[in-house]
Amino acid sequence: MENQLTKIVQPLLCWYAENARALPWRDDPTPYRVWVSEIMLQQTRVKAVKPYFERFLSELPTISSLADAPEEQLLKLWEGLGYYSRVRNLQKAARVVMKNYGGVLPKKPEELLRLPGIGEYTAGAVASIAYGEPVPAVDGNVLRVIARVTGDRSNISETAVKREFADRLRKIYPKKQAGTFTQSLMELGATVCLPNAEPKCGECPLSSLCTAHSLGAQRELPIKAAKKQRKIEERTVFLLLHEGRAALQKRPGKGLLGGLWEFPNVLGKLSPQEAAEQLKILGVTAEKIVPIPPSKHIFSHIEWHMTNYLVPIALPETQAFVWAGQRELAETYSIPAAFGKCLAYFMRTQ
DNA sequence: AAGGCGGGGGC
DNA sequence: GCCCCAGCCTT
Repeated sequence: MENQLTKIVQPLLCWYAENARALPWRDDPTPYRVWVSEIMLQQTRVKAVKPYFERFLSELPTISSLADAPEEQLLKLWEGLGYYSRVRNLQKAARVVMKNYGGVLPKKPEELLRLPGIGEYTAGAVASIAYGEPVPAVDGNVLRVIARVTGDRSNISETAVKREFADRLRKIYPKKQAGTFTQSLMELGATVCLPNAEPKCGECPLSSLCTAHSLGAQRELPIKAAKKQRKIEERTVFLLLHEGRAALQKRPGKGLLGGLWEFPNVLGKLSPQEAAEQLKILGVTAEKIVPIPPSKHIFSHIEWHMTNYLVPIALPETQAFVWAGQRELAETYSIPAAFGKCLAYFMRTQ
């Protein structure tokens, strides 16, 4: 049987020529810029990435400068963007590119795939967009568009289904405008073939070929696995104050918020009395313990419910912390959004 | 195959 | 609240 997808190529390319958004990484699509943009865009909306992209490129304009950047600069450039292992892997990969590829990002997806932080999607995206290789890049947008166009009710959360979609696309990829085709599929998914809201089938260049549209089944597709529940974690956070500065500690390099800085905190919801005990254990002598408004932060898999205490101290007795003033907090240390309420409280009151 | 890993925007 | 985003890595 003939591939139903053959017919989408020309209409999509044509539509994209008229409707592509102007995006920073599209202006000058060098391999490095495309690469950085694709890493930033993993599970992250275009709107969120925009302010980070140009700043990152302007501070670290080359693969070489990225390879040599200090960790704190990297994390500060990524602060608030989330999934911080992305930027660590980006630098690891930059070092591999410097060492093994003479500073030139490879163009074949099989080689890109070996670099830290580059999976099937990103390998295809960089190869096609930056180098014109006729290989697919299947992200959430593409899965949705293809599932709807072909009326496919497979579970797109399954690896095998993603591979199957990629294989179908591989066969119809245009040799001439591969990068444009990659971007046109994603652009359609992002701006027309919408996930949550009602898709704009009236504006869609594929509506006449779309199985879901002909059945009125747009909202039922794609099919995905149900997501599991978040765990709630109680934490008690100490805003330790000394001479107008706040105590910070560095989180472990791996895992949640790896390598970022945080206000000292412990698991559990502690009363002021329990907090006093805990602070003694941490080697801190509190002058007083003042409750400040509690806060909540939602990660994809955990929910932090935070009990916050303001704790002035006369003398820093432990070396477990660094002491940061407003300026250092703003310019030097990368603080996760989870501590945003505490941070704002400090900035407001000091 | 499943779970860990951020944060925010839109309904 | 809930969804899901130009996903990848480890287990």
